[in-house]
Amino acid sequence: MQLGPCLRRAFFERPCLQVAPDLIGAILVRTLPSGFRLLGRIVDVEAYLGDGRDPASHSHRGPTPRNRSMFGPPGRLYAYRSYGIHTCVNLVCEPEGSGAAVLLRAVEPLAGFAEMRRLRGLPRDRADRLLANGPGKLAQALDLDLSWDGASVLRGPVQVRGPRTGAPRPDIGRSGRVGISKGTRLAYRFFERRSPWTGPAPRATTAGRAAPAGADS
DNA sequence: CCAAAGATCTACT
DNA sequence: GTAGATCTTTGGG
Repeated sequence: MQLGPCLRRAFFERPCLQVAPDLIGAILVRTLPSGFRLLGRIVDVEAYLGDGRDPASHSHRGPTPRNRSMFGPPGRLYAYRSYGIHTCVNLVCEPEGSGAAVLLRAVEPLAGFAEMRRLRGLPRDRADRLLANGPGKLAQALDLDLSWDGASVLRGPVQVRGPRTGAPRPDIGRSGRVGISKGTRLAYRFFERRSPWTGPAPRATTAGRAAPAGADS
């Protein structure tokens, strides 16, 4: 099995609600300074819109020092500090200036288990499924911190590649986003169904049907 | 200026 | 299930 091609700028330049589900099954490739590669298959993401109507989006009130890379060119990272402790990583979408991005919530580790475990500081007796089943854990497992804010994923030490060739199409579920208090009714979370590697179970998984977008909680 | 909330995670009861 | 860590951003006086 080989990895698909590195995703190009045109992929990220589309509406983030189209990009988000297309990222499920894609491969995150992190090449460490030593040349060692960490691979994770994306299984859980959330879209954050830039049109000013998404109250949970960091871009909701326009550009600030923290979120400026959200308004930059697509195909780059938006990394921010969460709760003063953790790093969370997004992929910037849509044309430059839009302020839209997709939060990476969980990956299924494919290679570099031992290194991810070391980066996470996990004891030996903790399950592999805890390696990257949350946005903060994912960033730590892939050795991504705030210094990666604005970095391109079109080439370089962090890349997003298409699904493995011959891989079956993932069964994608859609639900409300988690960990937020505003805009919880917007069904902007996309995840692989029945994957043991995703974050918390969705509040209201729709049976493959999207909840209406445009309404707020 | 001060207070509070926040796209989280871990440890402990 | 709840508390605490830790700090940036935001909103009110």
